Order: sequence, then C-alpha cells, then structure tokens
Amino acid sequence: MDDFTRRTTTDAVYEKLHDEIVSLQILPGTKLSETEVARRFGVSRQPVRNAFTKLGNEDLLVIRPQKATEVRGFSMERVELARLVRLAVELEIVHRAVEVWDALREAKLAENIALQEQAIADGDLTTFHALDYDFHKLIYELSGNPLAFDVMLECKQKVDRLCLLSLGKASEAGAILADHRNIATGLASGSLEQAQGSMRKHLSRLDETIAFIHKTHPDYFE
Amino acid sequence: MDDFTRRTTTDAVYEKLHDEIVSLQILPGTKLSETEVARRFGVSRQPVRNAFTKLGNEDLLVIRPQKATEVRGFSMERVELARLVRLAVELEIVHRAVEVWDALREAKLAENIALQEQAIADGDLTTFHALDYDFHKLIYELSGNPLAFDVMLECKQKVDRLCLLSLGKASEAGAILADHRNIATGLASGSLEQAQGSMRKHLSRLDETIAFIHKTHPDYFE
DNA sequence: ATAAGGAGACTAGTATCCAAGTTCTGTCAA
DNA sequence: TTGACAGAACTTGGATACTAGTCTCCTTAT
Repeated sequence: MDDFTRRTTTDAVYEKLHDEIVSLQILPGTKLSETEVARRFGVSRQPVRNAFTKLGNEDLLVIRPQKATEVRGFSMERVELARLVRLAVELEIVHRAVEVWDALREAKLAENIALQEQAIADGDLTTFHALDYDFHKLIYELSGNPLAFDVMLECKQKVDRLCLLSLGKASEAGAILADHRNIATGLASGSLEQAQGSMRKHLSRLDETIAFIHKTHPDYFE
Repeated sequence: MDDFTRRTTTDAVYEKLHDEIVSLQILPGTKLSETEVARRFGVSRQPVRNAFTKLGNEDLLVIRPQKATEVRGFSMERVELARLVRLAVELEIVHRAVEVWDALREAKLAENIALQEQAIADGDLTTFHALDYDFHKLIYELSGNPLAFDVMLECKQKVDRLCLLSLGKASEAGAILADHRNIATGLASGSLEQAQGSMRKHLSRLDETIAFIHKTHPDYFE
C-alpha cells in the first residue's frame, strides 16, 4: 500500500536542471542539447527529454523542433505577472486570515516574530531568512489554506531567480521585520486595511531592485 | 524569421486528449494505456508518452511507473485552491482598474454591458456567455494586465470542468448581468469596496453548485 | 573580393526494442 | 468450493536507431 511513486531517472535529471537554472548556474540564453545533457548525466536521451518538456511547461526552457533548446530569458511582463499573482494571493490569504483570527493563532505568529527579533539581534541572517519563510507560510496555514502557499511560492521563485542577478542588494532585514510586525498587528487588531496595506508595502520593496536589475542587465531579458 | 513552433504529432495528441479530459468525454478514474491511445491515434507510443507527461505535469493524469495511468479525479482542495487564486487575481485586477479608471474605459465597459442586456433581451444565451467572457477579459485589458487574464482563465477552467457534471444547473443569466452592472458601477464611481464586493459575490455564486456536485458525485473525487 | 551554394555537423521528433514491475487469470491442490 | 501459486499479459521507464529540419562554415563561381 505504498502511496509514493518510485523515484525515476527523469525526476533526478529534472530536479538537477531545475536547480541549476533557478540558481542561475545556467544563465538565460544558454543552449542545452539533449544529447549533451544525457552524456553529462550518464543517461539516455529519453529521461532528458521528459525533464526538458517538464521544464518547458514551466517556461524555464524554450523548446522548438529542430532548433537548439535554450534557457528562457527573463521577461519583464512575466516577472510583473508573477508578482501580481503573488500579491493577489497574499492579500486574499490575509483577508481570510482576519476572518478566522483568534488568540491561539495570534500567539503562534507572535512566537515566530519573537524568533525573528532574536535572529536579528544575533546577526544570524540565515536563520532570519528561514523565519521569514516560516512567517509567510504560517499565515497560510493559520488561515486554513496551506495549499495556496505553494502557488505563491512558485510565483516568488520566479522573482527570486531574477533577483539573484543583483547579489549584494538584499533588502534591509530590519525593514522586513517591521513589515512583519505591522502585518501581525493588523491581523491581531482585526484591521484588514492595515494587514493588507502592510503586505502591499512589504511586497513592493522589490520594486527598485527589479527596476535596477532591468536597467543594469538588459541582456538576460528577452 | 518565423516565430511560431512547428506543429508536432505530440501536440496533436496532447490537444485531443486534453480536450477530451476537460470536457469530461473521458471521465476521472478512466485508465489510459499508452499503447492503446497510440493505436487509436495511429501514431507510435513516443508522442503519446510526451503528451502523457505533459498532461501529467498539469495534474490531469496520474502516472505511476509500471501502473496504468489514469485520469485524475477531482479534489475538493484543488478546486477550492483554483477558486481562491482566481478570486484573488480578479480582486487585485479590480484594485488596479479603479486606480486607472477613466471615462474612456468606463465607456468601453458600458458598451459591453449594453450588449449583454441586448443578448438577454433576445434570449441569446450563447452570445451572452461570450460577452460574459469578454466582460472579464476587458477589465484585465483596461487595467493594463492582459497577461493576468490567462492565469485567471486557467483557474476558471479547472472549476468549469467540475461544473460540467451538473448539466442543467447554469446560474441565472439575469443575476450574472446584475453582478456585472454592480462591478461596473463600482469601477465608475471609484468605489473599490463596491467593485470588489460585487466581484466576490459574483464568484461565490458557484458555492452551492460545487457543494451540490460534491455531494451528488462523490465518485469522480479522489 | 564577395556572394551564392552545398556539405556536414548539429538540432529535436519518432519508432522500436528491451527491462522491470504490477495485475489479472487460470490452474491445481486442499 | 475456495485459496494459493505460477505465469501470462499487461503497464510504464529507459535506450537506441533512424528521420527530418536547421545552421554554420567552407568552397566555388562570378
């Protein structure tokens, strides 16, 4: 009665390629050959083909018959679309969260924020980023929509991939923490306006970063 | 300098199967054999395999190694997730629409609504449904986010597929038109609350239909 | 010198063979 | 009659040969 599917060669190839693409180890515009990738992984072309189509479905690859497959470049439209969808979902989750919010939920979120403060006090940015991730995920779970988190995450990753281009340019952790606090107090006070407004502000912090990247890396865009 | 990709056998198989699945000509739980489908289409297994993996990536098929692949059943969680994302996007689009709304945009939307009224007066439901589609699309375009429409549409289709199960049970066209009017006047008056509220109400009309289907067709759910 | 054309090295799509696992069925024994 | 076991007949996954279209570069002719 095993419920999980066997791990297949296709999966392995897919995951490795996916990682390399989203982490920009393989840059946009890079040509990928089925046979060459097959050689590199020591497998036949078939699993590579499967992985390619999967990546193509996610718009990470451009596959055209009889032409070299290449890593898709960024498009400002796509990035803005991903940001729109993420924002939209986050706002609706906040909306649903305020409707079910109670003392228990408030306490759980407060606990996360306390840990964030601790991490910043310790100068431990790695832990802080993990807690940042948890903070957002927590709101989805507490609002009763855990699955929506994955949808949001998919959008977020598309933007994150772009933002990897500007390396040192991380937002101020302090500002992020302040946003989180505002969102939390908005939820706690039952103020939809404050909670949503804070979320909007939180997600708009990337505006300048993305505009900057668009200007400084016109290549990598299609 | 042709920009479009050649049409391939894989595409043909994929599109046909996709249609048959989303139109419920092939019901959830149906077992699909690569070889059998290949025979039916008069092609080899390979393009069928490609099509299968593509459909599997879209969660329309569940493919497990060495086991018969079958058409995925509905899941209430997935349907509710699709509805959540659609609602979220529609609300954010309305939000952006009110910020750029002007007389010209108002006139274009009013024109569409006038046609809707005419269609209902004529008892022409086919035209009305086309105008319904146009109404929503128009808001996306007028708000400056035409691409987001496709995202919404994808969510909508997942729900539509489920709703095909209850055949005669179409919502009252008059009620739909009233919703549209409320959304339009909300936009025209710059009232975000009214516009979003009307949209929320509009999309919640499916609540009972979906609950009804869930109760009357427990099979078809996984 | 330059431009047109062809050979060859690519590309992905398709067909087919084999391997490995699951499911069903039929037979044989209790 | 029923149950268990063996095996056939499925299933998809992977490998490989072959087809067909594209691109590049070099040769050749103007």
